[in-house]
Amino acid sequence: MKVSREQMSQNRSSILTSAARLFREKGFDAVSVAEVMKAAGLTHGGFYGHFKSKDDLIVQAITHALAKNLEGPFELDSFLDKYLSPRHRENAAKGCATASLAADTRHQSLPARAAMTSGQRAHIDRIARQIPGKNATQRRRAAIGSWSAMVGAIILSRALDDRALSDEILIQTRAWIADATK
Amino acid sequence: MKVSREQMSQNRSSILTSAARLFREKGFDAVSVAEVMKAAGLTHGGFYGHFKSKDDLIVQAITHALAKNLEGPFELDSFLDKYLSPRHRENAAKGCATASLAADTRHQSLPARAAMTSGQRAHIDRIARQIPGKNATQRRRAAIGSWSAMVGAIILSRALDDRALSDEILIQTRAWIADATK
DNA sequence: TGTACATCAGTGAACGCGCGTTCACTGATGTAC
DNA sequence: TGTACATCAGTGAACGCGCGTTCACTGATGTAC
Repeated sequence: MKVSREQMSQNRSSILTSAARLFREKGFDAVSVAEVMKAAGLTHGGFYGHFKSKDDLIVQAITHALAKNLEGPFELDSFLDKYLSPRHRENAAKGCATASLAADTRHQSLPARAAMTSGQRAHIDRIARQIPGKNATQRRRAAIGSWSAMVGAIILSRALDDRALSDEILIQTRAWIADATK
Repeated sequence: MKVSREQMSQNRSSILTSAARLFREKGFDAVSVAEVMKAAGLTHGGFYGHFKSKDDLIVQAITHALAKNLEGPFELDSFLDKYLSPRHRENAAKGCATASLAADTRHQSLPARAAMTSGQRAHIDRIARQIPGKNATQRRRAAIGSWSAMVGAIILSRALDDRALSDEILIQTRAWIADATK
């Protein structure tokens, strides 16, 4: 049955939010269109009224999730604490989309990679503006280096089944970045 | 038709090598059992004479690929140059299994994650033995921090479709690690 | 404001397809004599 | 060393299943009067 324009807009938003959450949690391939629609409280057939294809949904979900990552104030020390924490490691579904989706994006369509690219560019620029450093060149280097380390550490810590080693990776990377940006 | 014991052993090895290559190139889910067997010069039905399941193959392939990464001499500067190079970025199939498979391993079985864990432990220990640093504690911190940065940088560089930004991530991370381990 | 009806968002059965896995069969291997 | 035959690695058709996607249908929306 038809729904109001406002309801339709809410439904689209709900599909996108569900997709962004499920993709981060399980990866693009492991989440079906039907699963996303069910999570949004709809049935699978209506999906194609909102998105051209699953691929299209992936592109929109990447853009949506990366944009959310940019919201709010940014301060390096508190960002590092939150980012390299067991809590973030265990909550991929609500966490940083780069850490949960960047590796997967390599195997996706060109538009998906383009969405990831512009998100990364914005994120690196943002860190570079806030990180300590003598000049813009040094700040950019520190921003990219520490960002790579943060993303790598979370990915490694999530791949392991040994809590102690996983914790150690987060703690040591945290300390190493703090030393290097001092 | 039956083949000699030696031929069978070669076939198993060929399946494993093909799988390790294809998984690194495309990810676990995007590679079918039939595709691996074809790459090994066999037909798909024979697969289950060598491996219990695709999951079992994944575990063996992770172990195989990570063990290969540990071969040969290790020296930080030359390792960094090779690791954070466009050549490595573009050759995931023959490159570091951690960079291409760690993120994917998060969604795999417990045995697969266990195989990744022991590989990471060995790799971190190896870097810690060779990296400059005043004492064992500092060397371990530098090993984990720089390893996270290397893995993160390659993953990010591979996810992007913009050559310039991708190159910049490799170059800046390379320089940042060199500065931090000095 | 009230009514008649065209529009169209959402439903759920159905499609073709590729997947992991199974199995009856084939024929070269390798052992028993 | 030579022969007969039991073994078993590899083949390829077939299976059940879940996927992305399509489509005829439903019934509430929202517009024309």
